[in-house]
Amino acid sequence: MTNSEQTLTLADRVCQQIITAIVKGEIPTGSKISEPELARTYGISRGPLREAMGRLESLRLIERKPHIGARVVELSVKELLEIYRVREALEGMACRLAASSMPQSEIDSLRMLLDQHQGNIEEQEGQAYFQKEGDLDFHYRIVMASGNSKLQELLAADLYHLVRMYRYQFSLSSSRPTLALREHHQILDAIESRDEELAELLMRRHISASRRNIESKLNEKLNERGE
Amino acid sequence: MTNSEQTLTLADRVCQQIITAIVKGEIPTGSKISEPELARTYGISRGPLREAMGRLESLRLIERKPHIGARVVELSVKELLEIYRVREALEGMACRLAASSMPQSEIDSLRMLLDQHQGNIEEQEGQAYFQKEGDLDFHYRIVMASGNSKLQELLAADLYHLVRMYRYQFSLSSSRPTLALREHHQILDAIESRDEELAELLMRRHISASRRNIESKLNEKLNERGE
DNA sequence: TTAGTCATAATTGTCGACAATCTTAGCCTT
DNA sequence: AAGGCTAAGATTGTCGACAATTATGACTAA
Repeated sequence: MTNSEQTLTLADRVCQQIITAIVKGEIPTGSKISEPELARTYGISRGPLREAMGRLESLRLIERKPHIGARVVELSVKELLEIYRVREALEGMACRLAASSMPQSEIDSLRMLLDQHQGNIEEQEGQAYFQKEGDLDFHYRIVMASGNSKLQELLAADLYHLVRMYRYQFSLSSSRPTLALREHHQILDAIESRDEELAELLMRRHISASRRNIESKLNEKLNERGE
Repeated sequence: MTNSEQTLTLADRVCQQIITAIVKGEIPTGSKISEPELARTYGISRGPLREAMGRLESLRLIERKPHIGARVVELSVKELLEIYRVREALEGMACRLAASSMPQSEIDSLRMLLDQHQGNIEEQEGQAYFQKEGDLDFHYRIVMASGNSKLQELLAADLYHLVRMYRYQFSLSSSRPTLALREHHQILDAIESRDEELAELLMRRHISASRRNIESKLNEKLNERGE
């Protein structure tokens, strides 16, 4: 059995590359995607490229219409707020489950991560770092600790890329990193004390606060944009 | 502009056919899928078939490994319970949003659907009918009434087929149709009175009760199965 | 007999070409 | 001049064949 699990296919690699390009905006939102052109760009044929595009479609990064073509999705405040509603529901549940089953060793490890975030914030320049990757790291770890593979798929595999895309292109960085970090500690406290009810409540409040923060910050400066 | 929106592609049609075959168990769980064979079966070439299989993978109906092949997913009580946790979270949120924005006309229409279900239950043979499609109908309408397109995608497009698959193959029919219908009415009452908090709470209790019901009914008779 | 190796066969991944559909530009009609 | 029709061009959907990888089974050696 020489299944080294390392045999990546062409479509796999190119799919990751295109995801990165779309998330970072190198392929602009709303732009049409030409299959022959993209295939040339990445040096592959249209076969694996179309397979990669199929995955991008299921990730909601592009939209395809039969016989017409594919376009990169347009971002809108409306959709971003919808995503936060979904996160509130799913990550709230993930947090509840984590409170019931997260091993103490994982809790300790996550506490160390938060302390590290604290250091980054005090170094001031960490403000950008915090929300760009650190915040997602915390939420990611909670989702993984839920032990529910469906939650993990929906959040970490499906929604994750869209969330990153909004962070990049809307330049979302928490205007309240210190407060957010304190909330992270409170959430972890609730998990450590195995209080499922409180853990879910605090996570939902935390995400809901982010949503309202985004809403008030972006609505006026972007409401003339798409929808 | 002659875009009649009717131009279905081969992959689209075949994908739907395969979904039905898998959901109903005509292609048994765990069985290996041969691309040339399936292509012959549906009279198409491997190109569109592979595109269809890509979508089946994103729906979690099959699992593919590079250079090895695709298998229909195995069903397990564990995964079914995980799905119900996700439904509790997402449909709870959908119900909250529906309470805030569902138009009265839709509420009235949904009330009529419940009355119709009542009739089906009283005809006794409706017991199977109720849980097979009727119950899903109610939940589907709530999700649609949430007005949140992400919730609609995740629940109605992604999870829907898996839920149907479990219903078919585990012969899931509510052992408590009358009670479930009463709960549906209570949920709709909460929506009609615009009580978001209560609407979410009742929906979560409703789904949680179903989950525990399934857990106690299936755990003993299937726990020697896959995990 | 059993474990290991090698060659063969089958399956999946990839490619290039053809067919069907959509887009466009130009022409004609009114 | 404006609108619609027509034909050319481009793009997407589909197909069959080839290449790469994996699974199968026979053969050898201990």
